[in-house]
Amino acid sequence: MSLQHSLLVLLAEQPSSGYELSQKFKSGVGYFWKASHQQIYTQLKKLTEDGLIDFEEEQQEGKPDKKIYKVTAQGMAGLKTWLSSEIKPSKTNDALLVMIYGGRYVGDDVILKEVRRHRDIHQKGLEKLLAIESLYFNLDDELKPQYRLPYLTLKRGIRGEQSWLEWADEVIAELSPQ
Amino acid sequence: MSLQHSLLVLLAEQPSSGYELSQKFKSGVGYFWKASHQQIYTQLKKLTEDGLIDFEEEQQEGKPDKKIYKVTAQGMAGLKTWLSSEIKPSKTNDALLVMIYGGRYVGDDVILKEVRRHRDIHQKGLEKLLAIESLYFNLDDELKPQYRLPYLTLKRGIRGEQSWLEWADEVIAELSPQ
DNA sequence: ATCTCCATGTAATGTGTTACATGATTAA
DNA sequence: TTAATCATGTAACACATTACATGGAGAT
Repeated sequence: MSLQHSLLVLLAEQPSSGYELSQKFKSGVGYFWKASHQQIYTQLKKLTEDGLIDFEEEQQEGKPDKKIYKVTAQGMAGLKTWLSSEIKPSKTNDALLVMIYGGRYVGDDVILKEVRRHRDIHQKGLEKLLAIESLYFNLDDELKPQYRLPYLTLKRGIRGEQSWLEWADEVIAELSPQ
Repeated sequence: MSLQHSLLVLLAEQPSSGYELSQKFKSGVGYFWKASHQQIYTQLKKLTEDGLIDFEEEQQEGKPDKKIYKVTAQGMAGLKTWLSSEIKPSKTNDALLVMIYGGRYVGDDVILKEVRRHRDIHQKGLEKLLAIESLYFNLDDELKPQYRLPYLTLKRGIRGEQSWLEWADEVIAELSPQ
């Protein structure tokens, strides 16, 4: 149930609407936690019912009203409890690896094509992360300490993608006809 | 729904019982696809209903009977179709990174402790994978081609864990008091 | 006695995905 | 006029987790 904790972390940083949160899940935390807007809205409802967050409505012209959610004292206490708890290592369910593992039932070319397609996606992912990293590097030295921890998570993403790409290149070399 | 495909791949390799499959998910494919025995039994039931697999009962002495499942012609066709299809890149939902990202609300020591705990788990994971790799290296050269594709998936696991550990060491260095 | 391994499953609950639904604004 | 962005949600379905349930064999 870490989607709730992800939401609490984001809202503790900055009160936001559901829509804004769903945008943040496409960047920032989104590099290690994915959530659709449907999930976000239902979890915001639950968190509100449980008193961990509350909201104020903000009128807007020409656009639907926003509900700006923020973490309550109770929510902050809950977040701190979670931050001090043991969490289960994440499990990886990677269908591409299942495909490669069972690749003997089709030609190498079929697997190769799909690995290449994924390679492109990961390459683009890496580029995005590196762009964010350079923003961090260009930050004033006074501001850097604030982003120290998020930067460590960004580094995980970068290293992860680099490692993935190195592996993919090996696979591509192995499966390519001579 | 790649659990079904994982099961088909494993059963295409070797007809097995639900219990045996659940053991395989603790090693082999288990390094990139996790499934509990409850999931496995329900999916085996569904796959049987859909005619993609069937089973024969094997009597055993002193132990409950085994249902040995095997892939049908229809199942094999379905597997090949899947192997030739585009699959969505896997999403990572990593609660430890959420924790680090939001770590400013607790002390560095709290986060450090949890990172160290995970480091140990990943270290052990890597050792297991390296042990399997050395089995592969010691294989007769005639047998190696058979394990070519599974070996590529093993390599992903090894590289992934190595990259994870390198990152964890950086995090530990960053969070450790001087 | 207690625990782990073998071997199978159901039931309840929790989480995630896909599809459906609405409606205004702005840019191509 | 088509698509994208802003903004919110519900409903149906698929998938995963936890708890419950049984029962013998063998080891400590």
